[in-house]
Amino acid sequence: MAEENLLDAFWAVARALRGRSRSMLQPWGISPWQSRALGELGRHGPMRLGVLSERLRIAARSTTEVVDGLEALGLVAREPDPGDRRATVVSLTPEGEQRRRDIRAAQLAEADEYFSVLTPEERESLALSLRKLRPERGGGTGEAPPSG
Amino acid sequence: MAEENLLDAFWAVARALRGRSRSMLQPWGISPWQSRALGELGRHGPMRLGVLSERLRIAARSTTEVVDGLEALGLVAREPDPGDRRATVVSLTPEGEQRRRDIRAAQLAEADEYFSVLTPEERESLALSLRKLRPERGGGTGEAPPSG
DNA sequence: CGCTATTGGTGAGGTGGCCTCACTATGAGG
DNA sequence: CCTCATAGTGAGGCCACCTCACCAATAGCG
Repeated sequence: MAEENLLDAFWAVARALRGRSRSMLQPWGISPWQSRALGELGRHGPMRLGVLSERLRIAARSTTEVVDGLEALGLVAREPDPGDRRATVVSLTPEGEQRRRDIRAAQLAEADEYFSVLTPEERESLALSLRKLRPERGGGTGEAPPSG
Repeated sequence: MAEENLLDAFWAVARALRGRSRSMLQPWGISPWQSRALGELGRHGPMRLGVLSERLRIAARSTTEVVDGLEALGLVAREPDPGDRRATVVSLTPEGEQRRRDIRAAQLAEADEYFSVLTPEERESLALSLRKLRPERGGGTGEAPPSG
């Protein structure tokens, strides 16, 4: 039954974390996917829409919508790829960069508060175990955002 | 930055776990919400639709649909509440009970395999930390299970 | 007992986020 | 030139959730 509790406990915590993340994003009017796109662009710099699709692991068409939203908010900009005129490169605007930092900071603060019930040693060991569980397929940090 | 890794690692693991859970449910043609409803009914016995809504933390109307699906599969049955003729009580059929057990077993097997990269001590400590993080049932931010 | 407000469930219809398909523009190869 | 592949997007669909309106039943009041 230890495994059962492990599984259930995991879901409970994931759910709580997701709820926090979502309500944290709310005031900015940014969807989880948009937030994730900001993160990818911040981490890896400007990239083609297609590349962003792969990193987000969503259909190309959906990436168009995510980027549309961010562009409407003035957080990213589309530019033609100089090397291939079919392609479009998305990059963070200065506002987007700032927003990304703000969101990241808020996320970390949230997480910090949430995980603060654990001792530093517990957090350490938790992080270690989680990393061990994550031999995910190569290529990316594939974190799943809240679906909503 | 340890916190950052903790947060990201958590989501990565949650994502992997969700994917497994989903594909495990697939062959049965059961959605995550339906699975969750089966679990609630199994744990707490027959209950009104409204109560099930609260437990699942979804709108009453959505519960109707979840139960519709399960009823169509023959896994639950609706009966009038003897004490209040407005209300409807949902209960597991014998098939539903069996299905619930099968699903549960499959889930545990999946989780067992997934967590098997950890040593027993690591699992122990992970479960402990998770339980410490687990929010109290009932109050606050209702959140969704793995969606889809 | 009528009268009204409330409650449980559901029909109707809306929305958001994801998808696939078809299309245009561009690029690569003969 | 022609042909096939590729990048992005318009069009449209689906699914799971929602809110609102509604009916039947209940609860409370005089």
